[in-house]
Amino acid sequence: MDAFFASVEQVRRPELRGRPVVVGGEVAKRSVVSTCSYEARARGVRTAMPVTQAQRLCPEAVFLPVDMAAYAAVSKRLLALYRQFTDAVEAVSIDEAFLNVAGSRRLFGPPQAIARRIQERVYSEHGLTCSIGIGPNRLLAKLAANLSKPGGLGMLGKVDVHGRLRGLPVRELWGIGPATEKQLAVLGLTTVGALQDVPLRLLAAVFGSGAYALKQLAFGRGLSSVSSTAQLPKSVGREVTFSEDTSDSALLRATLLSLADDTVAQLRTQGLAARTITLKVRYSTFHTITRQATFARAVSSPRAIYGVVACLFGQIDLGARWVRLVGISASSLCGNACQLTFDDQWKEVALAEAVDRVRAKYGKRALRPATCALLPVARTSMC
DNA sequence: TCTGGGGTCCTGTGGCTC
DNA sequence: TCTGGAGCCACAGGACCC
Repeated sequence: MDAFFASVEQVRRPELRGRPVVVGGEVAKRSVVSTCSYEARARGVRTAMPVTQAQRLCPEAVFLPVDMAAYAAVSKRLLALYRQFTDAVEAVSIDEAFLNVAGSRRLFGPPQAIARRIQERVYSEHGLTCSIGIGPNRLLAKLAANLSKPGGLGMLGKVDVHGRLRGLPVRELWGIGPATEKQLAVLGLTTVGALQDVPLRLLAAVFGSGAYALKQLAFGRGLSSVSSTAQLPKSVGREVTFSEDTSDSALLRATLLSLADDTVAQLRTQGLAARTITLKVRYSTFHTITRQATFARAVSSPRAIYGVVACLFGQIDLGARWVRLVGISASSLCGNACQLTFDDQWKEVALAEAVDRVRAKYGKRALRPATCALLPVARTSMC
């Protein structure tokens, strides 16, 4: 999808069409741009840019908060639309999907015809535009889609690997980010063609075992199969950046309790339990540390998870450092069925289930741990 | 000057067991 | 009894994606 969040907002509020729209966190807080409309991009606003900077660049833009529930609902309807063309649909993110249309040609025609029909229906039924890339594997299809944004239809075949691909910046390849781009630049490798030509042993001297994977990327190989089976999440977590750095231990612990509560709520909503809990702390210097602990068995109770978080936090010597962000992540997940319940835990399980029922009826914030009263009003308004 | 939040995946290291 | 290697796992950090 093109500028997905911003486009959904423009469909919901037609008065925003043709205007610069920036979707992101609150302007007053330390937040960044999630997505912006192409009108805002023309003014220099970009994804991941601090909202304050976006405001300076484009003060007349309409700044909106992220409404993930609304975007997820549209995303779900779009996936249903794609499945009318093929069963092999792999959702990669909220606004991207891979479709294997090899088995759909007899019914719908060649891939180009299928792509055009999907674009027409996405626009006529949802008022949104999308860019579609066609390729022999996911890597080339993704690249073709990126090159044809917005609203285009692109194709990249194996023959293009030795043609069009060579002139592209390495950063266009899926998997090469700022860090790898910088390392490649030191070697003088700024284009895909240069990466194709460089001897593997030279690349290996810098990237070690990752050199081969880089070569594969440069030749458009990999990411071939489209998996349409839904996967269990690998991790679930919550993190928050404070509006001002803090060294207040009570505030930090109350925030961690709130995050643990949110994490547990999500685990329980999805019927999951976790064995591994990771605590993340980012200092005011942006230096980030993680500490993790693994249970002998999977758990999903707030007390168990906050207990280990508090223990991990207690092991960190903050010294004179100030904290910018704290986060919690639960991983090594399995279904709730794998969670053993001992006799002495039945009360806690019953309590958690009762809390689930209250929240299902009155909203996620209807019940909160009492210690969350230490948090600023915005986080505790429904305590 | 300012740098979010939700994730996945990979790598290096060290401990443990066989 | 000691030692070294292989394999596995946990942990910490980093890169990358949207």
